[in-house]
Amino acid sequence: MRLFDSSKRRMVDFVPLKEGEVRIYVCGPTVYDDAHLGHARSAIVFDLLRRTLEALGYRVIFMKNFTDIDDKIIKKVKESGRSLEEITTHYIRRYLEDMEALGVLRPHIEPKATESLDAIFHMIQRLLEEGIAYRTEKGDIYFDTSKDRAYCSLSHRCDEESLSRIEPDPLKRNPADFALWKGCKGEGDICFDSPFGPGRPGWHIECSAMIQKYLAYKEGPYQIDIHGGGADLLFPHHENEAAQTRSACSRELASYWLHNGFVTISGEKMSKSLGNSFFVKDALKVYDGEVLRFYLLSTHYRADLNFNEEDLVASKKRLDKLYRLKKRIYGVSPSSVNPTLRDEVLSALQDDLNISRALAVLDEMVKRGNEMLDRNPKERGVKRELAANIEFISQLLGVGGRDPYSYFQIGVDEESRARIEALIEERSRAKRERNFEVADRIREELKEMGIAIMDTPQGTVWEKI
RNA sequence: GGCGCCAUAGCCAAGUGGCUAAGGCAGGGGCCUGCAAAGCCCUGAUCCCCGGUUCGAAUCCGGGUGGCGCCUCCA
Repeated sequence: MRLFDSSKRRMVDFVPLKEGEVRIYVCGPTVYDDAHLGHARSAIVFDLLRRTLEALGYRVIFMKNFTDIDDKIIKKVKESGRSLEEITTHYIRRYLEDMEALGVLRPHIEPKATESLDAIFHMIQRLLEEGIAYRTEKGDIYFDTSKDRAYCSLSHRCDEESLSRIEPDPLKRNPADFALWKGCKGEGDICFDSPFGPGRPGWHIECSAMIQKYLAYKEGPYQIDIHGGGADLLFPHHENEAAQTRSACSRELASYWLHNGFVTISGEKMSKSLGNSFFVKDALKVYDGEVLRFYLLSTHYRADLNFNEEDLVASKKRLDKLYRLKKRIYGVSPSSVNPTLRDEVLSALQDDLNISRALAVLDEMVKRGNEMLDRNPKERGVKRELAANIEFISQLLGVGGRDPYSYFQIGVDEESRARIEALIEERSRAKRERNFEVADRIREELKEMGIAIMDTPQGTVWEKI
């Protein structure tokens, strides 16, 4: 497997720290609001990475955190009058629902920052002992970036010109220094007891501490294999994570750093501060989760994806074709996946998750499958292999695993269904009587209801348009 | 200002030194069909511009132009 490593800024061969096993950490959401499409994309691309590694035979341990203590959450607590726990529990549940709708496999480990305070204390303590962290008069504890020789080796973005943009803070020794612990601001602040007095952790420390606690190998130059997250986290978040672990544990956090591109709207990054966020829950009202997943998956993970409905529809049509093929082989039991298909898809994904190449192989399989079935519709061996191919694909990409008939009838209620089927029956009768005028009128009527029908040797089937 | 990324057909998008530049959507033509739909076949590219390196460049180098990101919370 080849991956683009952000730290080295080039493509590298992936070699796991322990043979046959891969440990991955991905930065999860701060749970103060619903997930938007950017969160969805990040989750989906790293889910693809996980599935690919699993398909290659690795035992994967996948971890994703919930940041459940943070300025924005506290702000929400104050505004809403609800408790911190109420809010974070709510948004964690919402996140998990969204992820499930998008076919994202549940991580093996899902720690929360507030449940990892012991590990956080421990790491801060170490940094204080080593003289790398310092306290300020306000009760905050900062990380002294000048004490870490390798600081900036990940993001390569800490030249003076850049750092001069950071708002100066007289309490900090260096501009890039960041808070490990924020002392309690008094009345109204949400604070935890700690060996350093009441307060709460800084944003970056939780990841380093939780990785060490839950996921890290105990020995070796690196703690875990892969650390992933959105490209906006590279600096300062990941740089700081790396610095903390390096300084507290005397080794590197991850041997590979991966970053996904943004979801943009009209070419601009989707973000809550820009107010152009598109929430997953809202998208799911209009588009099926699987279609959304397929769309977000179909652009290479490092490139930006400019969200628009036209491309999403094109993506849906591409997925439709897979499901139509699946209809044609309905009910047959799968034999074994075509080895060439398997190799080609996996070798594409092994090339830094080249999804475009993988999907081109998939399209080719669909086309050739249809062609073979056109020529010989009864060929059982072909059908069984196609069934196996589709099963393989659906495992790997997380799309195409559904019942093909229900896929085309998503969102149609029982009442409409009965009406549609009655109309189709009426039309079939008309057709038998060669009353094509009536038959065509019924087709039109169905079309107006948003239903397309198609006559097949097995009878008339319908799809929601 | 610093550090980066990107620019391939109407749209999305692979390809990063060498046969006719993948694939999908849309469009056009055909086969099939009572008519359709679906499916299949055929059909589309001065690879942003200008220089350079090379026998040969979308692909490498230099310079432009345009777009975007990080440096502040961010997936």
